[in-house]
Amino acid sequence: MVMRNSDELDPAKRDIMEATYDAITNTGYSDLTIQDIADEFDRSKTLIYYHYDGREELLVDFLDYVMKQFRTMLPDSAESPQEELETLIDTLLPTTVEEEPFQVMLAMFELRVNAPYDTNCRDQYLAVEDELNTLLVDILSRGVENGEFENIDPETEAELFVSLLIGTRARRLTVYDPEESIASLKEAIQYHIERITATSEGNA
Amino acid sequence: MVMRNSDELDPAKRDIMEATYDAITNTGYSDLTIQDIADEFDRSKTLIYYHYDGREELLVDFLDYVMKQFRTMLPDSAESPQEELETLIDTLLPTTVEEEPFQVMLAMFELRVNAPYDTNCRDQYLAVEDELNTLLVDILSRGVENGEFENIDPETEAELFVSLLIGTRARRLTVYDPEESIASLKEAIQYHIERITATSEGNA
DNA sequence: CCATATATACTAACTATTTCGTTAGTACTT
DNA sequence: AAGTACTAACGAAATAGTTAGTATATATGG
Repeated sequence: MVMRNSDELDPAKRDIMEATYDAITNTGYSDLTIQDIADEFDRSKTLIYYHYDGREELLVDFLDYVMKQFRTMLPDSAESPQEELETLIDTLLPTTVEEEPFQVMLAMFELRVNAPYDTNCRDQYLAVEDELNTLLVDILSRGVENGEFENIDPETEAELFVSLLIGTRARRLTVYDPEESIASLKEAIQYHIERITATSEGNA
Repeated sequence: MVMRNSDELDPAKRDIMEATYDAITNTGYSDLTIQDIADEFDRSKTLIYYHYDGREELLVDFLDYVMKQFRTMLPDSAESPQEELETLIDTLLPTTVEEEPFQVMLAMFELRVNAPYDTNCRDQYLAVEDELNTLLVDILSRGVENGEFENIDPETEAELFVSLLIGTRARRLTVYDPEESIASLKEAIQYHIERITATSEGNA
C-alpha cells in the first residue's frame, strides 16, 4: 500500500469519483445506479464493490470529493473587497459552460436533496455554507471599513448573499437551457452589489 | 364515467398524488419507487398501474399537482404593497412546520432535480417562477408608486427576490433541522425589505 | 321487469427485468 | 507465498409491470 496524504484519494477511487460525476451529468442523481457509474468507469463494476461496500459508502466519499472541489474553486483575496465580491459571484455563477465548474455546481445541486434525510449530508452543506458566509462577512466588513461599501451589516448581508447565490445557482441549472446565458439573474445580483457600493462623491 | 371539471382529478388519482406526497416526505424523491407510493396508498399497487402507465406518467401528473397547490398558496393582495410583500415571504417561508405547506415546499425542492434532464419539468418551474416574478413586479411597482418603497427597479428587484426565495427555501429544508427555526435566514430578508422601504421622513 | 351484456374500479398472484452484491478466480508485485 | 488490484460470471433481491380475474354499477332490449 502506497503511503498517501490523507487528502489524496486512491487513484482508483479518484477515477470512480470522476465516473460518478459523469454519470450524474448524464443520468441525474435521482436514478443513479452503481451500473450507471460502472458504465462511465473504464474498469469493472466489481472493482467499485472492491473499493466501496455499496452505494451509500460511495456517496459519502463523493459528497466529500464534491465539497473539496467546491472549496478549491473559491477565489483568493483580490485587490479590493468589491472586486473580490465580484470575482466570487463570477466563480460561483460562471456564464460559460465550462466542464468542471459546471459539474461541481450540478452535483452540489443534485446531492442537496439528500440533506433532509441524511445528517452527514446536512452537516456538509451546513459547513460549506458557513465557510461561504465567513468569506462574505470578511469581504463585506473590509469593504465597509475602507468605505467601498455602504454602512451595511456584514453578518446579515452575508446571509442574504448565501441564500441569493444558492437560489441563483439552482435557477441557473433548472430554468435555463445550459447554453443560454444567465444574464438576467446575474444582472439582478450586480444591481444589488451596486446598491450596497458607496457612491464615491468625488466623481460627478 | 362521472363528468368532471378538467381541473379536478379522479378521486383515485387524487389519492395516489397524496400517497406520493407521503412517500416523498418519508423516502425522498431520489429513491422513490412505485412500491414506496403503493405502501402509502391504501389500495393496491396494481391500481396505480391501472391509472398510470408507469412512474414517468405518474410524475408528470404529480408535478402538475404540486405546482397547482403552490399557486393556491400564493396570497391575495392585501392592504399595502409592503404588507403584501411580507405576507408573501411568510407564506413561502413558513416558520412553523405545518403539514401541507411543508410538503409542498419539500416536493418542489425535490422535483427540481429533474429539471436539468426533463423539458416539461423545466417549463413548469419556469412558469411558476415567472408567475412569482410577475406578482413581485406588481407589488414592488405599486409600492414605488405610492412611495412605500425606495425608487428601486421593480423588474430587477423582483428577479432578486425570486432567487432569494428559492435559495432560502432550499436552505430551510437542507441545512436546518425541520423543527429548528429559520429565524436568521428570514431576518436577512427582513433586513433587505427594510432597506428598500422608504424611510418616512415625517417620523423623526 | 328481468336477464344479459358491458364498463368501471379494483385486486392477488405471477413473470420479467433490472440492480445489487458475491464468489471464485487471474495477473502482477513484493 | 502472500498481498494487492482487478475481472467475468453468477446468484439473490428488489422493482417493474402483466395477467386473469372479482364486484359492482349501468345500460340494453325483449
